[in-house]
Amino acid sequence: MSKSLENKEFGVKEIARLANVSIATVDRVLHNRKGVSEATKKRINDIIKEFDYKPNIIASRLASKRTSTFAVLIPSSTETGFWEAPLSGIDRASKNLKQYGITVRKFFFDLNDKNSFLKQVAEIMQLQIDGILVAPSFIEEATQLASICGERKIPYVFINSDVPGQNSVCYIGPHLFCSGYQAAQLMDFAVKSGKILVINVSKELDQYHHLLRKEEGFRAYFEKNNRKLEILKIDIKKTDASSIAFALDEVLTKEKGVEGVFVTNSRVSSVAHYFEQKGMDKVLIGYDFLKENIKYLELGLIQFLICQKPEEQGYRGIMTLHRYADLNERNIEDQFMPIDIVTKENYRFYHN
Amino acid sequence: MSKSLENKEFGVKEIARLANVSIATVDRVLHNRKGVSEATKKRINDIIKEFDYKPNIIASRLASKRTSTFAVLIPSSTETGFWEAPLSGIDRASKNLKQYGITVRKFFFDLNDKNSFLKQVAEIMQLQIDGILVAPSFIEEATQLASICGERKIPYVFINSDVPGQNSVCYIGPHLFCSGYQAAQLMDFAVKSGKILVINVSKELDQYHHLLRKEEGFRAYFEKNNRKLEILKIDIKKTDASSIAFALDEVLTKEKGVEGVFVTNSRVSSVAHYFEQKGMDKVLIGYDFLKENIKYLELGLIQFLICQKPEEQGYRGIMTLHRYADLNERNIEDQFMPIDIVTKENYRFYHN
DNA sequence: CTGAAAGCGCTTACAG
DNA sequence: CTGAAAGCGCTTACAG
Repeated sequence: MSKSLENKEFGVKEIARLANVSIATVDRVLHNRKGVSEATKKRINDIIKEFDYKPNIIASRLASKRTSTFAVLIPSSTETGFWEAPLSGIDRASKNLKQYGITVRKFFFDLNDKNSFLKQVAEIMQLQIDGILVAPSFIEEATQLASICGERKIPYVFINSDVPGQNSVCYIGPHLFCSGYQAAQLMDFAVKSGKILVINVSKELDQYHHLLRKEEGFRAYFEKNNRKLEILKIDIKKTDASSIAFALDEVLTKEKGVEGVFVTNSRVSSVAHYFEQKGMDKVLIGYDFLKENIKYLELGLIQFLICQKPEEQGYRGIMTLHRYADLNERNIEDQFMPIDIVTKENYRFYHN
Repeated sequence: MSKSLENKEFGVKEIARLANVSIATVDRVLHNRKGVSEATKKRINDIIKEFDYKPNIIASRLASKRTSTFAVLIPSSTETGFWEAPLSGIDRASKNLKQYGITVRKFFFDLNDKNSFLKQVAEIMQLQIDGILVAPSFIEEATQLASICGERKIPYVFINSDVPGQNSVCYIGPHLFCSGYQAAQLMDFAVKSGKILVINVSKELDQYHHLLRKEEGFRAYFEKNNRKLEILKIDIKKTDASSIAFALDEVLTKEKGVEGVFVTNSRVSSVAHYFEQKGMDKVLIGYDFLKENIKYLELGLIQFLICQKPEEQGYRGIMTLHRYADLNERNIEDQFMPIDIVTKENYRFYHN
């Protein structure tokens, strides 16, 4: 370690000296506060520009003791455990930002209960909040949240799935269509003949559901590449093992020659479990780096898992609010996560 | 934004008051400086423990104006452009750390000239340096560097390839064996019959070369899984297009039925170029997210690229030196990069 | 072995 | 519209 000697920083004091004003006036100009004559304002701004002055964030933070509070609204951890990863990314970010006086308050809703979402929104609105990170699982309710935020000028970031047409700071999550497209390519490599089965497992499967966008991408690949495979599909609106087994029994008895199965979300382990029970051997592709899924990957019952950095989604979500609310950045772009391909051979090195 | 009111920070001033000493003495204890009686030292430490005092890093940085300087020693950018990514990660880290007074000095050596490595080491040793980030491309020369650092107590981190048995802070880079193993699994999916050809392209191919560890992993997969495919191999010790074409002409004339080709480094684009010229259609797997490689991925001449976050390697390298030298962390573990699988369908979303 | 005082580069009342 | 002064929580000479 050594001391920084020479470049004795060019700061407010120096600007004040050059402009023949006090540092308080310099501070006013720096923060666009009123009460400064146009003349001195210009003089100061010219000096700032000439010397390319950059404020010392450390000193500024120390002096101001400014703090922000962000709210997080995501599903409570379900049996699949998917939401634990974003949550841990959120915690990592808030740990990093704590030293700058930034607080993160977490709120959870029930994925099976749209009302719980609204209830939590009401809770959040009681507080003094500088930004919201939200998983807009229910389109309509999320739209309501967006409009409240619009009125109150509270910035909000969407993670994991998007609600286009809203005025969010940005979206952070997978490009659903493309991730389905990627799944199809892998399927194409691994299956040389036979039929393909697409399975959507979700209690909330309306026509706008984001799982369907993955299915569209999946189908698009085969069309684009002129592959004439037959693609079947089923929607399973219950998530328990026996409902899934029942649905699979039905389709696999009726349809012979299914060689590849694509499950559009993390429920792929339930399907793997079924195949294990029945001693079936098919190419199985699904989503998410979850304990159960990795187990079946390891066993060779799942060939590929597509993962989209859920931890990082949470981390980036908070950091993005910080950039917007504290660092005053604007025009922040949507952040699409990579489409990671996880296999039996590389999962041990995967960074969630 | 709001002000943090209540918890008026518990700091050195408060500790000093409770211990009946001056804050200067508290500071001495905090930094393990000598010149404090055992009695007062204990008194102060007890208070620190009791109140779980955490120093305010911001204030500390502002007051001390402490700085560190790290040196980076990596190959200069070659025609493949591989080293641009680690370099940009290094720049990103040094930009982040600049506000804390940390300086990064960059030194480059020629991958075809071991002496240039040693020359740069000599340059670095002229300076006051608090740590070195080095790509140990030449085992023997890197070992020399390690022993010099040992004498001078300068910490060093290896990136991209490792020199085991040295006393480095840690290694940051791919697990070479496992990445070859992964390549083999993909090859196994994509090639159903025929022979496989492994190609090492490098001017420096001694028996310890790190490319060979990838080849070992590749072969291990087929053995472990009892695949009886025939695996051929060639080493090409010149990197120009015509040398590569000549070597490929030779092997592909002699050996018929080669269906899959595995190139153990980023030179895969040269092989793709050859196939393009000859109108050949094979499964081709290689390494690294480089412009030329992506071009052939896009064209369908390369099926899979394995990538190992070169940008992140550089970023983590600097951050790790910072953690060790400035934040006094110890027992820092090796950091293996994920084994990312990049395809025509997901490369647009890849985060290098 | 210990302490008083100045200072890091900003921000914030307060006074005029 | 503007400035003097105190203060953020530490570190650093310097003096004893």
